[in-house]
Amino acid sequence: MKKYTCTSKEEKEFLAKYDASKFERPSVTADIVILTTDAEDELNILLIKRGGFPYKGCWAIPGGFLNVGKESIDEAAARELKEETGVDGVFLNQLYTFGDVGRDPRTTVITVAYTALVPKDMLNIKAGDDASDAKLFKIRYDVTGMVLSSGDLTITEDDLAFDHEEIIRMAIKRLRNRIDYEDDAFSLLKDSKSFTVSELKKIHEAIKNRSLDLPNFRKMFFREYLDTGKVTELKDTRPVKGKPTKLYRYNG
Amino acid sequence: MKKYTCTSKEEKEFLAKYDASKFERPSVTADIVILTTDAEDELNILLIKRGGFPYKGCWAIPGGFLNVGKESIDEAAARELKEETGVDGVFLNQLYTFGDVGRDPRTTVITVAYTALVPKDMLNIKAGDDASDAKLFKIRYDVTGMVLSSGDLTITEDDLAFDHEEIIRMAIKRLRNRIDYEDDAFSLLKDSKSFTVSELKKIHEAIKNRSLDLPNFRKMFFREYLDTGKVTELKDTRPVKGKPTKLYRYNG
DNA sequence: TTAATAGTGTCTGTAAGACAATATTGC
DNA sequence: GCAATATTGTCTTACAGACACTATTAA
Repeated sequence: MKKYTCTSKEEKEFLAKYDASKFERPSVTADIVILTTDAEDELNILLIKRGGFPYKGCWAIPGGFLNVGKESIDEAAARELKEETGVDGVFLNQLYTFGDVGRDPRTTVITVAYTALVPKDMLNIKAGDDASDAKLFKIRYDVTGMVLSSGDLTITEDDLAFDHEEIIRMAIKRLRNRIDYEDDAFSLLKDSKSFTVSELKKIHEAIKNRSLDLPNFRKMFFREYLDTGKVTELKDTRPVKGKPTKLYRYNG
Repeated sequence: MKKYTCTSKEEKEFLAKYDASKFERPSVTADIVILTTDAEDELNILLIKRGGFPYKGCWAIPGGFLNVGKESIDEAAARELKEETGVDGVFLNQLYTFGDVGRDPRTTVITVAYTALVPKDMLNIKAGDDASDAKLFKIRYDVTGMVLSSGDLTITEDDLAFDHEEIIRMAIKRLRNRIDYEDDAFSLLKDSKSFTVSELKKIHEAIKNRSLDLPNFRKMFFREYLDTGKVTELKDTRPVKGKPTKLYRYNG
């Protein structure tokens, strides 16, 4: 963004006298849909259990109020991500802004939602100030829609706070669309230094919630990533159960 | 969104005592990139000339502050669109939210940007309270990038207020991506009741800023719109310079 | 040898794009 | 007939998906 420069004394006086409180203002939060994949290569989401009103005891995506004047809305999202998970410097994509009247019973709250993709090993989950618990939930689907479960605990959309179910749905939908033409999937690799085609395929499968054909996935991988230089073939191989597999590195 | 119901006396007391002013709050605006096509079938954008500080005399996309508690952010965008153009009930798509520190020299302003596609005949352009002028600008490109012109007046990105050049760029980029898989183009038809394939093609050409092959466009049109039932073939034809052309109706 | 995983090759259908050819109108 | 526009058809290339097949390792 270009730097704004005051051009006149008249304008300097205007800005000095500007009363920022003359318009009523809403609260603004940055909330984050934090997604990862688990040991079974299924998509998981980080939710916190609300310790205070409103929606006390409900599960919510992490987030918090913008420190007005001290940080941008993007920085607020990054700060919240770090506070909740210790994670810094990962993929954080702005999703959508939610501003319906009455979506928060306290006062008008505008929420700018973000999506973060974080490998599970990087997550150091802490329950923040206003949370009594924080857990990863496996995201599955049945006839009624999305089913979130963490071990024995299974929650429905009624257990989600505010309009967070809508936010989660939108995040997953957007991610599914992006995965075919953006490089989002690489953010979920366990080892950022090297990966196999099968490992990348499992991430795509988790996000799309369906199994993919390995030969066809390889063709796409070569065309979109190797031939374009986005990915480099390494000389090493990784010993697995069967034939050892070639390793690649994402030049992100 | 589901309705929130207070479940306990304790919570009712909490909400009654909640002090909404304990966190500092930013201003929030809804700004709109209003696009149309002109008589030469080229893409145009509505800009207003700022009558007051900051960026006095610069051109900006229309917008305004959220009426906190009285309207959602979507409704604020629709209200601003109506105030500036008299237009109601058209395509309004949320684009992105801008919240960098210092993007407005007065105070922290979070701007939720929208894109509106409006046929030129529907536009009844008025310069609002804080605007000294309002004009449609033709959007063209040269080696330096985007060039905006209205008759003899040509402006550069330095004549645009705030970070509005970035917002405009993003709106056009998003629209170009959407045009191939969403029904946005139909919003720009001069006559919503009937149109010809050539007319629709001209809208696609204006948005993509390149000419398209009519036979190939027809194939896409039949496959994506007619065969899917999104568009109905009418019995009438429209007399034009050469062979009369079939009319279609969008069942939007 | 068998199980398991990696990796190659082939076939089909769909779609994009270039472009030739035909059709129907007004003048 | 000619200009202008609409409309149909053909050819090539690219890509997605299904699936048969081969390769290499550990046990």
